[in-house]
Formats: sequence, C-alpha cells, structure tokens
Amino acid sequence: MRFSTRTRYGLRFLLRLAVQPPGILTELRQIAEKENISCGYLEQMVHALKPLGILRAVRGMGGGYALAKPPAEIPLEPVFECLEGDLAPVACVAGGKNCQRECLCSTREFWLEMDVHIRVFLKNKTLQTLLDANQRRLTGERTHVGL
Amino acid sequence: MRFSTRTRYGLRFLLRLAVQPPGILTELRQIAEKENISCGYLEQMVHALKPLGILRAVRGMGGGYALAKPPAEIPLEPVFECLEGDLAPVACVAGGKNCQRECLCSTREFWLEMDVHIRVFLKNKTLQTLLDANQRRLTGERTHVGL
DNA sequence: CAAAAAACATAGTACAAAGCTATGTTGTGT
DNA sequence: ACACAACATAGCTTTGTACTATGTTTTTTG
Repeated sequence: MRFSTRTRYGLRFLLRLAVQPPGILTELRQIAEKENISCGYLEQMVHALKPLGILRAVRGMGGGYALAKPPAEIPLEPVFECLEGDLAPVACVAGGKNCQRECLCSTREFWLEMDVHIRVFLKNKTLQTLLDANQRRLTGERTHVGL
Repeated sequence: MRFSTRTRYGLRFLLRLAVQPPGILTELRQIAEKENISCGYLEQMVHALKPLGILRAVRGMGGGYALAKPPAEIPLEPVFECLEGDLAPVACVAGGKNCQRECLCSTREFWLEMDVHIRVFLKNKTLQTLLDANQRRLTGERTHVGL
C-alpha cells in the first residue's frame, strides 16, 4: 500500500506555491528544479489538480502558477483524490458504489470503515497544516531533493 | 492507493478459520472454493502469514489449518504488514528507517503521521472485530464469491 | 509582427509490480 | 506403498506506474 509519486510530487508542488506570498506567480520550471522533478512530469500533476480550482495559472512569458485560495482553505482530501486518481483502499468501496457481491462479502464493512478513517484524517488537514510544520525547510537556502 | 488482493484474500481466509470452532482443521481447498480463489494462490498468502505464528498447520491426509490463537488475540496490524509486504504509505518512512534526505524533506513528517494513523486503526482491530460484524454471512449457506 | 517563453494537452514507452499458474517436494495418516 | 494435504518456488501474463516526447495555445517582449 503505497501512495504514488504523483501524490507525493503534487503535494510538494503545492507546498512550493504555498510558501510564496499570495498572488505571486511561480514558474513550473523553478519548482521542478528545486524539487528535482521532471518538468514534463510535474505538468501532469498540475493537470490533475486543475478541476479543484485551487490553482491560478497565467500563460505566456512572465506567467506561472499561484494558489487561488489561502492554504488554510485547501483541505488535503480532495487533493489526494485528484492526484491518486482514487483514494479508496479497495475497488469495491470506490466512488460510493455498492459492489454486486455486497450482500455476500464479509469484509466490505471493514473496508468502508477504513476508507472513512483515512478520509477523515485528510479532511482534517489543510495545506496550511503542512506549511506550519515545514516553513523553515522550504524557505531555506538548500535545494530540496527529497522523497 | 489500493490494498493488494493478497491482503484482501488473506483476510477472508483468516475469517474462514475464525468461524470454525477452536481446533477444528479446515482444508485450504475448501476455503479456496468458498471464497472463489485459486488454491495455489491462496497458499502464498498462507506462506506469508506463517511467521506470525497465528496458524496451526497439520500435514498429510485429514490435515488442514486452524487458528493458533483466539481471534480476539489476533490484531490486524501485523497481519496487514505480512500480507501487504510493507504497510508504509511511502517508501521513506518504511521500516522505521530515516531516509537520507530527511533533513530536506518537507512532507516526511506528514507521511509519518499518516503511517501511524493507519497503524493505530489496525492495531485497534482484531479478527474478532471482523468476525462480530459478519458472522451471519460467513455461516450462511451461500457460497462466498465476493470482493 | 515575429520570436521567445510560459502554460496546456496528449500520445507513447520502459520498467516494475501485481496477480496468478505450474510444477515439484515433504510429511502424515490409512 | 499410496493417497492426500501442506509446503515451496519458479515462471508467466497483465496491469499500472513513472516518465519522456511531441506538439499546441496563449501572452509578453524586442
């Protein structure tokens, strides 16, 4: 049970935006370099995050990205849902659907509970939560290479 | 983020043992049929679970498997750890190790927290917990096909 | 207005892991 | 000795992850 690099990279991308003063644009290339991630790959995470409406993008020269909301108003659960594709721990509880074998399955109830447990954890955290714990590191001089 | 079929099948296998009266042996083949899982594949989950010491195996004719402990004394966390191979949500927090980039990583602390959150959930649940919620279904007539 | 620079979009590729099958061995009752 | 069940491991197929490559659109700048 591992989260994908998409989710990990995506989080780090958002954190890079979050440490900037509100409204200041940051180029993808800059973040890609600091985070040691391929620029083209990072574009895919951005693409996935678009529908959430948490990004403000400006095209053309001098363009870049910024957060459309304060970090405190960006809960992590939908971010994970987007980046991970689907957050459910097993397919049969994905998308709120009932699987056909529901009435026979001995473990479904358990998986539902676990799904909720993880989601609650993520709903109670925002980008600001991450930011608070790490502002020191992100604003430091050294290049971020990690994870 | 999905749990593997190994974990799902393994749980269902253990539940099948758990509904039996203590000490009664059950053949793998029988469980495999009821759960609609290939016998050979199921053997792999059993193999993975062996080191936990929760299984009693008897070889030869008339042999089979039984739980070595009451279901209430079998917490799910180590079961998941065995079946899933590694429970950590990201590689850098696996095995209690510190990753090299630790001092630079902006998200490590968060992942550690999530790791703990999931483990606590599983530590607070035992096979008995699963059993309580599902005894009806498992003792029913119909063949279990699910999940 | 052309050129450069940024976001935007999607197809394709290499590798790894998941999921499962197949085959053979060892031990134990009849 | 024979049947039967657990034990063990190698191999194969499919899927998905992680990434690259290519091209398009929009906007600023010289």
